[in-house]
Amino acid sequence: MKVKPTRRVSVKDVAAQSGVSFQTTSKVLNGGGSVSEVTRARILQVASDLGYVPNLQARSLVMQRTLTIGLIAGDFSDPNLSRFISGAEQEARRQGYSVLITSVEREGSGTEYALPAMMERRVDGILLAAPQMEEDLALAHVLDRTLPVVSLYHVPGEGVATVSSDDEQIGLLGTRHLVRKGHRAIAMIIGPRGRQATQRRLHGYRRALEEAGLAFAEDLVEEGRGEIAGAQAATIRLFEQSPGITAIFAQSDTMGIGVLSALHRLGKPIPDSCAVVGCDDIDMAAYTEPPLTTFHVPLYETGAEAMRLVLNMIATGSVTPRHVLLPAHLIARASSGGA
Amino acid sequence: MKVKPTRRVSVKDVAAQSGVSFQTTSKVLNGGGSVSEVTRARILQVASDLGYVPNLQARSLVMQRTLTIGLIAGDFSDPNLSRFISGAEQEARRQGYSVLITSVEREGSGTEYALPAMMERRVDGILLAAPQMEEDLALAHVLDRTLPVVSLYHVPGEGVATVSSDDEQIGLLGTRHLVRKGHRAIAMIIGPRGRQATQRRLHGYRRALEEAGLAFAEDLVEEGRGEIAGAQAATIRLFEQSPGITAIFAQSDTMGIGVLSALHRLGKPIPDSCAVVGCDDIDMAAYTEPPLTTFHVPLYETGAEAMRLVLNMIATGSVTPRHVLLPAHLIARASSGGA
DNA sequence: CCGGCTAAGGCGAACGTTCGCTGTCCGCGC
DNA sequence: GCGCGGACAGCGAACGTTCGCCTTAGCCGG
Repeated sequence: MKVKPTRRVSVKDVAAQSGVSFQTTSKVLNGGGSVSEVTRARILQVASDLGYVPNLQARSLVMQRTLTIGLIAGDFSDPNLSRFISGAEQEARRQGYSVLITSVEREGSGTEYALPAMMERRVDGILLAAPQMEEDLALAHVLDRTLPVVSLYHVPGEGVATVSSDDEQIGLLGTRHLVRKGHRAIAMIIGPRGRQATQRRLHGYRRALEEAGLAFAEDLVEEGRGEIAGAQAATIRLFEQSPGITAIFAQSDTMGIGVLSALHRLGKPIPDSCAVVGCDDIDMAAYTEPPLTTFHVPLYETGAEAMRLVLNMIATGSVTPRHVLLPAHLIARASSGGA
Repeated sequence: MKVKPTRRVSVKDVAAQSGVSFQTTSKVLNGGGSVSEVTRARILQVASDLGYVPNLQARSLVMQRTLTIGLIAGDFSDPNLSRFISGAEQEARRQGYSVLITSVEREGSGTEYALPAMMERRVDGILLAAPQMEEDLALAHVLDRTLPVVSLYHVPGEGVATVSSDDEQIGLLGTRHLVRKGHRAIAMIIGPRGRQATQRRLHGYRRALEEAGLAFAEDLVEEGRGEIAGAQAATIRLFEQSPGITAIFAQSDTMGIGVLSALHRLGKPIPDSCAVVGCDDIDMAAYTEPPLTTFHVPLYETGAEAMRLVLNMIATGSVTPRHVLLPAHLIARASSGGA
């Protein structure tokens, strides 16, 4: 319950106190121009005494850049996303940028709300981490704006740069790992079918099967909806359809945990009766019962790289979209019989 | 690789096209003033044709508010934090505000970097979600600034509003639950000792012990450092010191999972040989082996409430710090013998 | 026919910066 | 002793808004 703000101190206040024009003060505060050592010192002193804090809003107005990157996410409560954010924010900070976040709730609300919000605030670039916008065609107009955009996910029209992990390789290597362990009936639990990542991993899985001379069967693919419960149900369905399954490759650790839980319920020993492979390398994967074989997906690095990319586009003014693929590597644990 | 931005369209451009002064255009775009229906329509038409997007930077300058809330977090990769962020962001968006994020890496870097960054950008208020700032005294100067601040954690000096869950109650109810199950040697695995939340939960634990006529013993309290591995090690230590333990209350689900994993390793059946209670209600808790008894902590609601509080402080100009406690409730599962 | 009211819109100033140009003074070389 | 260049500082304009006040015209009543 205290008195109202005694209005913020501006460069003019500092100038008045130091007996110079406010423009000279500005020069000093930015290091530019030629100002005598003594007045420079005096001004700096006064600025610090008065607790001067520059107003980035005003500066942005004249400089025509906000030193801010917008981050549009699907759902902030996704723990995988949070590793991405962490990397992106840190890289931004390192380069003197701030991050403005917004999430898109419903399908399509991105172009209705998130995008305008970012444009009004004149962000210098955008990071897109909203899978539900993969098919959002209206999004294509962002690309017209000549605003640097980097996405984690596929975006319609070849105008947006992307950074992601090598999903096909994940599908390939994970399946190969299971083949090498002697499995011949390998199922896959997938995320939402519409997603590119899902399809690419599925493609890697099929390639590995072919390599090994194994037939691909639709029966061996079930949707786990990216959730524990979904994967649990999917596992049950799998065994109903094909009791002979001896290995399950889940497209995420979250779903992998659902698989483990279903197998416990079915009384199938892991990995002897059924091996399990997950993906993402969440912290918990090393501590499940048994520890879950998974892929380390460099989510933190993906965030940092995406931010680096967008900042680089801003710095160079280039709008040529690049597509970066970050490698993932297998971490073999007990759930698939170890290394 | 396309041509450079054809400079953004401003209210003046719209005005020129419509043959009115830019101030009139401004009136129309804000709904204010008295403008004839026909010119209003014409202006709106031109604005939409030209793809006019208002510049919030400029508006902020004159309005003296940015419609932005700063969120200072400890570590974005913390999954619990992400639920908080999700709630906060959504509430902000609902009220027309945006969220600007930054994290504090090292102890103390908050006042060095995060705070100035927020002040330069003239956020209207701040949400503090950085436990490592609990003892940051320099932080107290924020409170002088008459900037509305709401924190998730304790902040030195009684100037900052807080929103948190009722930690003492959690400690109390969780321990009571175990007492009621017949346990008399109940250990607790705690987070960092310096934290208020840790101490409050510990206090609740002690109260419940007293109630039950059980002695409190330092031996029964071990630090788990908030990590799975840390809790695992802490569990081992506990049994070395006091082999008679029959129940462990971990201050977080993450640590609870470490406890489960250690008990498996020690060959102790859960809950028959040792019961386990966690806290937070992370998704995975329902799917551990056995399912983990835990407290549902309303993290999403906490974020929303904190945001509501700070926005309310902004709206009313009040700086009286309130302290909101959100209730948590027990979810009894197999790890403690169920309900 | 005139005074005054209202509706419609213009105008200037302000918000807090940056930037480039103009002035002033001083010292120095020829 | 004169002019020239460099160091220092001031000044005006611009960035894109909002806001309050002023001007103009048209209308109505007396």
